[in-house]
This record gives sequence, structure tokens and C-alpha cells, in this order.
Amino acid sequence: MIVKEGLDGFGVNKLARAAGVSPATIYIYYKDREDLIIQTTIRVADTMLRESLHDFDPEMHFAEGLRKQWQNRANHFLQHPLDVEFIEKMRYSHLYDKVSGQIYLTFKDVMGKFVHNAIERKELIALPFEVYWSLAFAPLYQLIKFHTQKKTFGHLPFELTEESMEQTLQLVLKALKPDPLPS
Amino acid sequence: MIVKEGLDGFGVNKLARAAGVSPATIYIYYKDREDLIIQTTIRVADTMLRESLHDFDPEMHFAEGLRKQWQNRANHFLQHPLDVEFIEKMRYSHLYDKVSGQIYLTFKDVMGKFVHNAIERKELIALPFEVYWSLAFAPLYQLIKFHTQKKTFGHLPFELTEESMEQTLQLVLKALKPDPLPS
DNA sequence: TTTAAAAGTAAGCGATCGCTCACTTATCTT
DNA sequence: AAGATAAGTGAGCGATCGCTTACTTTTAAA
Repeated sequence: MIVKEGLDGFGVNKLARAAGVSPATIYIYYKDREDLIIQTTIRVADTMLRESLHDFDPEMHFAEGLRKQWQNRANHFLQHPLDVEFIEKMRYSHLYDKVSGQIYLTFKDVMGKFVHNAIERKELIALPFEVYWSLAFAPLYQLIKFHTQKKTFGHLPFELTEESMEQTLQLVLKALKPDPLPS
Repeated sequence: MIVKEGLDGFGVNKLARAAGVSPATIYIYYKDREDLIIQTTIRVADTMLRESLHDFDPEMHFAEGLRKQWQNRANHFLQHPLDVEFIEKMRYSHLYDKVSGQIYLTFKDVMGKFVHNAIERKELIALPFEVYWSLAFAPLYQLIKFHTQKKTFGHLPFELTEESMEQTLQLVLKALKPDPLPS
């Protein structure tokens, strides 16, 4: 409902009707409307982050590890597009402050270790974490957004193919790889 | 109001009260609530896109032109942070379909020309427009988002400095620049 | 089989929603 | 100055909002 009609189109009464239960039932499980939204967001985001680390190990080589994460994220998107759209919406809602603190806990550790290892092994240039993140993942999420919007920048709607993803990843890796020292 | 309380916290009565006018007055200028939001979004987005092209020319060298656009966008953000937050919110709202078509018209031409020129001059590798866009701008917008959220990935909140922006831009340019042919 | 806790419900509260109508005030034309 | 048009208003409509209360049904332990 939130993906289709937005947060302002989402109401507790409406949800109860759609679910075929009484509004009062909802308040057995959630304190109020906001609690429902926040708890749902946390649940979905947790699943997504856990899946993004599937078969991932912070000891992996950088290129290999980053590709794995891109694949995990892309796969999750293809299998649960609604979840991804939901989280993206929530990320830009005024409620996001109240969830962001709760969802990155274990995730931050693993990612931090991965980046730290990669820098130590000279597979990744030393960067502030935010700069790294902006380069390493923002392009992928933008591609996904183009795909869901099917906005036509060219004459054809964009599709997130294996090919365009790999192409973009290669360029990201090029940006993040240390320059070989002139010998 | 929308930035602070979200689309679902925004009401016509509330707005009228805050503005010190009668609700009926608002309906002189806008057909309904949705029309108000959409028209406002278009107006703000138009201003932003126009400013992003300030002192820009599609004939510029690629690195120079992209830096100019990053600077314009960053400056606009520093001077009108609320506008930027507003647009970001709207970009992820269910109403965005109804505005996206209307705001990229002239912008698309100029940007298309710029990219086309850069590719012809071998200052930029040949890419689908969406891939280019994802690499060229998504990292900047992610940095801006980190800045506004002041989410602490490290021990200190992130700030969008001239330095971190230039660093990120350099890496983006490295990704997008053709490899020199081995001679 | 009794009983008490848990789960669920219908009905509806007060508040607010988007929006309109009958009307008044300001502005402009001639 | 008179009349026409535009701009703005206060009051409030019906609908829906988030949420609660008094009550019934289901579940499960004793």
C-alpha cells in the first residue's frame, strides 16, 4: 500500500479493511500507526541487509567481495522488488531517522572490516567511509531506480541487465583501485 | 512542512493556518492538494535544474563541465538545503511519476549534447546514458544525503567539504575517462 | 472440563481531512 | 463615481482519520 499510494495514502482503517480484520486487531500488535510503519521498515531492512551479506566474507578480495554484494542486492531486488521500493521510499521519509539507528549495527561491523582489510591489502584506496559508500553503492541503487521507474532518458526504457551492471561495477572498481606506483 | 513532517503530515487546512489565510484561498490558485504539491515540485525542480546549468556549456571539456555541474549542485544545496531535501523526498514519492515527465525537457537536450561531445572527443567512454548518470551524479547526491542526515558511519558526523567533494569527483572522473591506448 | 488468558471484533469517539459555498472586500475599467 | 471582475473569507459539509472501549470467541493450561 505504501509503495503504491505513498505514506500519505496509507491508513490504519484502510489497511484493516484490506486485510479483512478489525482496526482494533492491528493495535494488538502495534502501538500505533507510526510504530507499525517503523517496525515493518526495520524488519524489511534487516532482511535486505542480511541477504546483501549472503556468502560474503570480509576477508574476501575487494573486487570479488564488492561484486558479491552487488549481485546479492540486485538479486534481492529482482525477487522482492516491492521490498526494495518500500525501503527506498522509507529512506527518504521523515520517519527514517527513527529506524536508521537500529538497522546498521552488525552490518556496519562487517562492512567496516571488509573495507579495512581491502585498504590494508592495497586493493582499495584509503577513503572516508562515506566517500567509499557513495562511490561503491550509490551507482547501483541509481541503476535500480532507473529500472523501476522505466524513465526513458534514451528512446528505450532502461533495463537493469547483467551486462550493464557488470559494466558499471567495472568502472566503480576502476575508480576505487589504487593506481599502480610508477616503477 | 513536507520536509519536516513528510507528505502524510502535510494538509491543506494546516498549510492555510500556517500561512494565515483561509483554506478557500488556496483553492483559488490550485485545483486540489495534489495539484499544489505537483506544481510546487515542478517549480522547485525547474529552478534547481536551471541552476545546475549556470555558466555551463555543453561544449566544455568533460572534466571541467562535470566539475561545474557538481559545484552548481553543491552550491544550490548549501544555499537552499530545504529545496534539495524537498526534491529528494518527492523523487521517492508516489507522485513523482506525475512530475518527472515535465521537468527534464530542455535539461535532457543540454546534457545529451554534453555527453555526446565528450564521447566524440574521447574525453569520456561510450556508455548508456543511465550508466553514465549513475556514475556521474549518484555519488554526489549520496554525499549530500550523508551530509543532511549527519548519520555517523564513523565516529564523527560527515560533512560535505570542498575537499571530500573534489576527492570524490576525481575518482568519478577516473572511472569515466577512457584508458590511454597502450602505444 | 473448567477457567483464565490471549486474540479478535463491531461500533463508534473526537479530530482532522480535503474541499465548497455564500458572501465580503479589494482592484481595475470606463 | 459606478459597475464589473478578481481576490479572499468564515463557516462548515461529508468523509475519513487514528484509535479505544465493551464485548465475544479462540486457545491452552490446570
